[in-house]
Amino acid sequence: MTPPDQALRADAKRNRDRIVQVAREALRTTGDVSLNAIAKTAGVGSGTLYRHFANRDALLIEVYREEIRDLVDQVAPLLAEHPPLVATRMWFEALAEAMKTKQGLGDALTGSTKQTVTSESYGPVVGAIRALLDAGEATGEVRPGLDVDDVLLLLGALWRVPPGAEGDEQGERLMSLILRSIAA
Amino acid sequence: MTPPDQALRADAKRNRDRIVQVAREALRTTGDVSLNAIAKTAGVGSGTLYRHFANRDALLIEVYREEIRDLVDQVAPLLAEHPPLVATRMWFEALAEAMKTKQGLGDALTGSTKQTVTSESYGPVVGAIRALLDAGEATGEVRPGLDVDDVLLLLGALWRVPPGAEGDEQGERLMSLILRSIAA
DNA sequence: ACCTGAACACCGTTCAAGT
DNA sequence: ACCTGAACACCGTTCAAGT
Repeated sequence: MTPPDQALRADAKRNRDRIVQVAREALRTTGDVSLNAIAKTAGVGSGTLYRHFANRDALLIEVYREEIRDLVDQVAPLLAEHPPLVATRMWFEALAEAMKTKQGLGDALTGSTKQTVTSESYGPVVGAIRALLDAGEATGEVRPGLDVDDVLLLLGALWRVPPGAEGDEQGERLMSLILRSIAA
Repeated sequence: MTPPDQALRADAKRNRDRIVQVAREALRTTGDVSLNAIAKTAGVGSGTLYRHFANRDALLIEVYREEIRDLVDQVAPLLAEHPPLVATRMWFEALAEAMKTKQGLGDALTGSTKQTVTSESYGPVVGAIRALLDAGEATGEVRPGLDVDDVLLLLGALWRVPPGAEGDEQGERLMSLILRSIAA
């Protein structure tokens, strides 16, 4: 696993960037792209891909790093402009929407690979949820003592709704159920 | 896809049973067993496995058919002996426990392969949940108008808790959250 | 220091050939 | 009617050989 920027030889950095770019492009349409295929499209040897990314999840995280950061950065402005529970609902919706398009990231976040992911994406997302819950606790809208991992696990239901016309309604119903469960 | 019992040639039935038995055995310890490996251990050609089971999910369903039936059959006695919400909690716990050991079945139940599964396992499980919710509705303990698929999707959180010592506590916390969300 | 790409040990799936 | 098992088109991953 090479770091994103620091101290990479020029060709190494170029390869790394190409891999991420190709992967991002490929993942936009479907989740099942082989790492070999990504390497080939990026014009690098498969070993090069593995030199930069220890496994599929590591590549996923890198591909979506900025999107996750943008999402997490939304928490503060949302909390500034809305009551905690409203901000929470809005952010949860944004998270669910993001996870539905970003193939495999949701599982990487909730899944057993949590360790690898920790500092990169899991951490920030957990931090975002924590901030929302704390704000709700402070105003008494959210029941105190909630575990962030519990909430994250529940939220998984949101990005597992089958896609389609009825999916939106189911998403809204689930959101209500989840909010009810965490409300004071 | 051959049916389980009817009108199978003797050797065909023998092969089918062997495959299911070997698969059940293998799945007891781990979820990642290849279909080829199952066929080999069962002493049949890989084509034979595919003749009997169109895909992995079909085999999974068959392997766990009886366990699912037993689970579903528990609903009536539970409802007879406990208040609806208590019965619901107990059955949800049993379901979660079953899904944690029965590798891959949970995803097959909630996942996108829902169609294939419908009549076999998804149907009965949904029926069981429906019965529990209806009983709770009748006594006013459960809020009316709940969607079974919504509840099933929420329950998914229960069998996604990472295994380990803290897993039990997280399971209990999640159960409370879910019950709170469906209570009147 | 980094890259290449053949090679390894697998997958799931198919299908000609057999009985 | 059913079975076999080689064969196909892939996987993820490794590692000698190169620059």
